[in-house]
Amino acid sequence: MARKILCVAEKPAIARAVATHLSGGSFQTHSIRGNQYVKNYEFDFNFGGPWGNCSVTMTSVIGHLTGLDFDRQYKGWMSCPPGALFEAPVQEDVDKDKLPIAENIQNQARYSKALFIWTDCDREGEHIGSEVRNQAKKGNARIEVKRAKFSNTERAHVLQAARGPVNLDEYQANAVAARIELDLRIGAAFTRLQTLQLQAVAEILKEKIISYGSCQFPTLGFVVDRYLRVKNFKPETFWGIKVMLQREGKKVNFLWKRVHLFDRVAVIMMLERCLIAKEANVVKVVQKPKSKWRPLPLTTVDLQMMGSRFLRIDSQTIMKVAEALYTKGYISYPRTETDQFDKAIDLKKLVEKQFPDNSWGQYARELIDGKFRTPRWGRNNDKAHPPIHPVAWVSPNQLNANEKKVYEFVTRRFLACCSDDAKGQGTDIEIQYGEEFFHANGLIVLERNYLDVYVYDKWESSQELPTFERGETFEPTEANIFEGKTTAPNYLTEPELIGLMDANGIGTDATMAEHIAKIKDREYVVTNKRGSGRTSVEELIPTRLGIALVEGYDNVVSGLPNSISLSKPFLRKEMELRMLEICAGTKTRQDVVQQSLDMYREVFIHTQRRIDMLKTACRKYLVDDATS
DNA sequence: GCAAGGTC
Repeated sequence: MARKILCVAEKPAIARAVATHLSGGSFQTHSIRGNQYVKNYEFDFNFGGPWGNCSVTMTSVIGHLTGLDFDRQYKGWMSCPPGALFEAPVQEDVDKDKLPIAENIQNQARYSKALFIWTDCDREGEHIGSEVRNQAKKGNARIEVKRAKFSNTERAHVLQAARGPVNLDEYQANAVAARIELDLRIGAAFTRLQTLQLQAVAEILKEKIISYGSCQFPTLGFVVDRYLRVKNFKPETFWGIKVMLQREGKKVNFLWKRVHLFDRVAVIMMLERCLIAKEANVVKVVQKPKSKWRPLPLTTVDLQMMGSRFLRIDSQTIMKVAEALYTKGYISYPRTETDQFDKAIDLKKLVEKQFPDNSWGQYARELIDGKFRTPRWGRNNDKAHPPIHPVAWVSPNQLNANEKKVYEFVTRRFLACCSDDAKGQGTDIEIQYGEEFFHANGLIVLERNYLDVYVYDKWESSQELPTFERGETFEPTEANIFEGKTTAPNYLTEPELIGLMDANGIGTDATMAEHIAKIKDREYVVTNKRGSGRTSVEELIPTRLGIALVEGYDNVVSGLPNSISLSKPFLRKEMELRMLEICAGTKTRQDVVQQSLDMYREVFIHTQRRIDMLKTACRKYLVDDATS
């Protein structure tokens, strides 16, 4: 009887894909009791080396199996003071709806010699792997545990992963365990404290949950921050000099090197010196090739930002649609931070798959006929997933409207990455007029290249400039002073917010959209449509409650040394750094949990002590001011 | 009734 190996993936789609490759396409499918998504696939596979030919059961979980929660006696909101949640005992249990999946793993482990873990190759995947191991050991304490390391479900790569298993990375699993405990304790403690304290302040807060989370609050902070900058903005008048020349029937506007100044008298004096000089002198005529770079390989954050901007689909919807396209096998895994294509991926083969398309098939053909270029190399690599790209062609009539848009975007972006930069000829002319310098720039687009397929970028030829020669002089047709006013920044848009979250390490590519949805749901922010028609954008504006919370917390810590407001991303960033230390093996999980809890406990104590600051802010915006 | 992170 062949040895049996149990394989467990992070999600059903991966279990199926891996089973397909390992079995060569012939496997038996069995449903499990109690869950309609998880299946067991059975087949034989030769793992080579010490394992040899084995009978395999390939199955999956559906994300995390377990959740952490407080012991029963701490679950009631009145059961203890909120601060006690920093120490209250916690317990890890299999989620109720995951029990059949855990049981399936226990049962299958009973007859297996070894467990191969096929979770995603990232930090959370390592933790999910440890959850799977715990269940398997319950069924069979002596089962040997290995981990398959793979970052895409391309056939050769999967076979390689199966034949070269490694060990689970306990450090990474521990880092996630620390994160889970911290998020729970800190989130629950602050949420209970502020909800219980603030509900009584205003009528409209009576039934509300006023949640705190280490991600949702900094997200709110960004929105409020921008709102205050808009609100406190004072326009300033500026002045500048513009110079115009008519030559060869063309009007050339020269821009001032100083752009503009805030001192009118000074600008007038400068202009007068120009006028006295009468003649302007051409000091520079440069013709040089210009190029507009093709985009970088597509990451999740970029997909969400571009999606909001060009497809007019909000980031949460984008991710749902991308997930569906992935599950159906049309695009690669849509959650990735990587903007580098691994050298091992056969990009040309992927381009060829797009030949049948009516809109960009011809373009794909031209790439293969000689225009193909190796994509640019970005700076990020999560070592888990490749950039988002199409893996198979799909006819548009197989897709719904949103799927069509997202698939088209992913594909055009991919083809653009494999194209040459756009090329053009630029002309820079600089003149000296009196003591001031001015310049005019011209552009002729010579080769559009990637722009032909990547319709989201614009690069247009400017009006052609007349001929100038270095050293020549001319008398400008006009030289005037102009006046302008600085304008207020706009409210934050969703793509801008995602950019800020990304830059500050708030949330993951998969959860950023959820945090934004959460602060809308909690009524900390609302969205408003700016402009109309095709150019309209959704902007985020904090509610009175949102402003009150940020102002309240800023007041709670103001004047205190080393205390950073909860509305700022700093504390979360700190936590992230400590997780990295666990991964590196320089700190233990217990150290990090204790250290981080101490840090947040200090803020918590200040908040309790100065709770009136929070209450006052809420009263100010929700009671006194509520009618204005 | 609390969080954030997986995924359906």
